[in-house]
This record gives sequence, structure tokens and C-alpha cells, in this order.
Amino acid sequence: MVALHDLPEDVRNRLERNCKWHRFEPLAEIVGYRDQSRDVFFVTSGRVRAVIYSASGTVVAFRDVGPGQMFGEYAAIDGQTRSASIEAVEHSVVAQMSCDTFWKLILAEPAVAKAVLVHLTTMIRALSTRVYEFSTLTVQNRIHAELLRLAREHPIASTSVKIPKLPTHAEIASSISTHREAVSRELTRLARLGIVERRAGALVIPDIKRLIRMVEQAIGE
Amino acid sequence: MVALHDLPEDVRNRLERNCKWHRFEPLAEIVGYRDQSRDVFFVTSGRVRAVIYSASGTVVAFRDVGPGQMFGEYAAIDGQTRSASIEAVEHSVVAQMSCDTFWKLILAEPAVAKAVLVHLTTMIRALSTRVYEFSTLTVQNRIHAELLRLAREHPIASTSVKIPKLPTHAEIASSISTHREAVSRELTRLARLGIVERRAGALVIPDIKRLIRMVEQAIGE
DNA sequence: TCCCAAGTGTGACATTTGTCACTGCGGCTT
DNA sequence: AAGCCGCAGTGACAAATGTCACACTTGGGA
Repeated sequence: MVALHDLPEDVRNRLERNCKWHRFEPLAEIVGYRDQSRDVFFVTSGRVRAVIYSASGTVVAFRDVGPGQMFGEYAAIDGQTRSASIEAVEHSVVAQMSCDTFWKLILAEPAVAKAVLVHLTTMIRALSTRVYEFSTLTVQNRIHAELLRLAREHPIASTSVKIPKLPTHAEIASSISTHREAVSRELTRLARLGIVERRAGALVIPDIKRLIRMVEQAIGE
Repeated sequence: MVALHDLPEDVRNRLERNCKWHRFEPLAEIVGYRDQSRDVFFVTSGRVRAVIYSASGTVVAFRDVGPGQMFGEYAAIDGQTRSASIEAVEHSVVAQMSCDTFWKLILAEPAVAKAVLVHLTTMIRALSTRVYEFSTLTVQNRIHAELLRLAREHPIASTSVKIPKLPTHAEIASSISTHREAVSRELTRLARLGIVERRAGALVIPDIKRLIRMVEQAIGE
């Protein structure tokens, strides 16, 4: 997370005056794939998502961006076209900063430079993992790995983890490159095996270590 | 490319004294996947490759690093373990710089900071493309796209491009997540269609625009 | 309350992709 | 010159994955 919060107050104030603020409704497109714009955006509230729609209708989801996080940084940094579309998932408020201001900020504030560098390597690692999983894991195992990633965002209660708002099957599918049906079937299978329990809107994993073992075994095979 | 060449000479000399130099034979492992080291390396001559071997023997290739390029930067930046193994492909000479020196360099030299930022976004774009292609293209189309990428590294002679040293089928396969056989078969098919011509050790693409059209059509479908 | 839309569950089937097994071809070594 | 080795070519088959069709569930609005 790029922590603009930690900047000296006068710097932050000046930056905020340099931003344009926008609100977006769900499904609104904020940035278009391959656009030539180069501004950087900071999400204040809500949630937006980086996706690419192929012409045949397949949706590839790259990442979700929530409060305190930024998007649009790739084009701002390298001057290329937008690497993906950004669309609002929820009602969102975002601040728009020009690429020039962003560069000045990076070069003037070492803490920002560090944060951006770390942020970029984090993205690289996430994408590498995805490529690696795609190359070595079956669809089933990718679903397990994705469940584990979702679980890791929530606290462990003794051995069990509750994922309160499980994304739709279609959303899960589009982040691991498969189809809704495969996710549905696998969840049913995992439920039969007692590895997950489906509760209204939520998913409970009674024994998270068991899932961890399954994933580790799949990766190390 | 992170251009250390462009630094003032005194800075560069000091840096070079801070580096340890190494030579590696082909197949030597320079950095191990998940190691905890954090040094950055610069390739002076030769070529090294970032790969992960799954326990089942599948090889996933991430990128090749040649003279003037660096590797090991992710761990140096975020302090995590190594994201992949690095092994020498050819006899290579490599300079090793400590993570601390690297950070000082970034923070002291804006040109270096910029270069590293651009380099990281380039990596992100390459990985995103790979994820996108994997999610939307068939094996055949991924082979076409990879051939096009290889072709783009070489000059166009009127309409044709010659790829002098085509990587082995197995190498191509491991950068697009498929198998040697698929590459072999598809090259045969493309040769029959007149889209490629096989010459001793080289591959000629007589009409590069035709290949470009094929790839664009596949992506936009 | 009822109905609709979005999301889900599941079977049957089609297609793609991977696996195995074997042959052939250079180039290089002994 | 013979033989070996890594890479390449290819057929037959197995397995994984995707597609389609349709029924069911559920949680808000009208």
C-alpha cells in the first residue's frame, strides 16, 4: 500500500489540491484498456477492479484495488498504454493525480519511492505465482490455492477460517482462468469431503491446515 | 535496461569496487528459488535464465537476462525470498551488489530510480500479457504469439523475418506453458501453410504481417 | 407477496490438451 | 566409421477441461 498518509501534512495538502476527485458507480469504466492517458489514481473509498475483456467475452481479472491503494501507475511510470481496464465494483471515490505530479512526488519523497518499488514487486510476485500455478497445477488445485488466498485475508479462529463474502464463482473463475462450472463443482466436492462448509453467503473452512497441506502437496508434485 | 553506464564515472567506480564478480558455467545455479539472500546481480556477459522447476519436473521459464541487465532485484526491494531460481544458460560473468548498496544507489540517483521503476513495470506488463494469453488463447495461438515475440527481436527484411537461433521446442513450450510436442506439431502445420520455413537452426517467417494478422485475430476474438 | 434476476448445481457431451511410445536426424566424440 | 545423445516429428490414445442445457435457489424490489 502506498501510504500517502505518512507524508508531512503540508506536502499532503498540496498534493490533494493537485488532485481531481471523482465518484463512480458500480460497472463504470474509469480507465480503458489500451488508453493513452497516464494519470495515477488513489482509491479513497469503495473498490475498483483491473480486468481485460476479450472480444469473445472472456473476462480476465487482474486485481482489486481498495481504499488507500492506487491504480494507473504502470502507464504513469513507463508511458505505455493502459495495461487493463479499471472498472468500479462498488460506489467509489478516487483521486486523480497527473503523471508529472506523481513523478515529482516519487523523486522528492524517498518513502514514496520505496513504497512504489515494493508495491510493484508485490504485483510481480502475484503475477509470477499465477503464471507458475497456471503452468503446473490442474484446475482443481488452482481452485484450492485461490480459496487459500481468500482465506488468508481473514482471521483464523482456532483451526477454522470464515470467508464472509465469498466472491461469485464466476469471479473466482476469472482470476484463475477457468469457468464458473468448475468452481461450482469443486466446491461441492470439497463440501462433501468436509473441507469446506457452505453457509449463507459465507464459506467456512473448518480445518485450514488441511487445505494448506493439499495445496502444498499439489505444488510440490 | 538499468543503465549503470550512464552514471558519473566516480560513482560507477565506487560501485564496481563494491561488487563481487563471479563466473558461471552453463546449468550452474546462481540463485535458488525461495532462498533468503537479497543481493542484486548485473550480467556483464553471457546469459542467465529465471526458472522454477516443479517437483514433478515441469520447468516454467520466466525471463532471460543478458548483458547489461540485472536480476535479483525483487528480493532486494521487498525483502522476500527469491521468486525464482536463476541459472546460467551460457558462460556468464556477473557482478554481485549488496541490497544496501542497491538501495543507496536508487535513492541517490534519480536516473537509476527511474530505470528500476520502468524495468519493473515492463516485467509486470510481460507477465500480465502471459496471464491474459493463457486465459484467452488456445495452445496454437500462444505458439503464434510467442513466435511473433521472437521475431520482433530481429530486423525485418522487406516482409520477412529470420530468427537465427530458434530456442528449442522445449524452451518455447516452457515459456507458454505447454509441451514440446505441441510446438513441434504446430511448427509443422505452419510450415505446411507456408507461414514459416525451417532452415538449419533458423526459422524464417516469409510474411510477418500474415502472422501478425493471425495473432491479432486470435486476441480479438 | 410474488416475481425476477443473479447466481448456483449438475449431467451429458465435445473438444482440447497432454502423454506415451517410438522413429529419425544431425552433430560430435571416441 | 560407429555409436551416442539431444532434439525433433508424429501417431494413437488418455485425461483434463470446456460447453451447453436446464433446473433450482435466493434475496431483494415492484
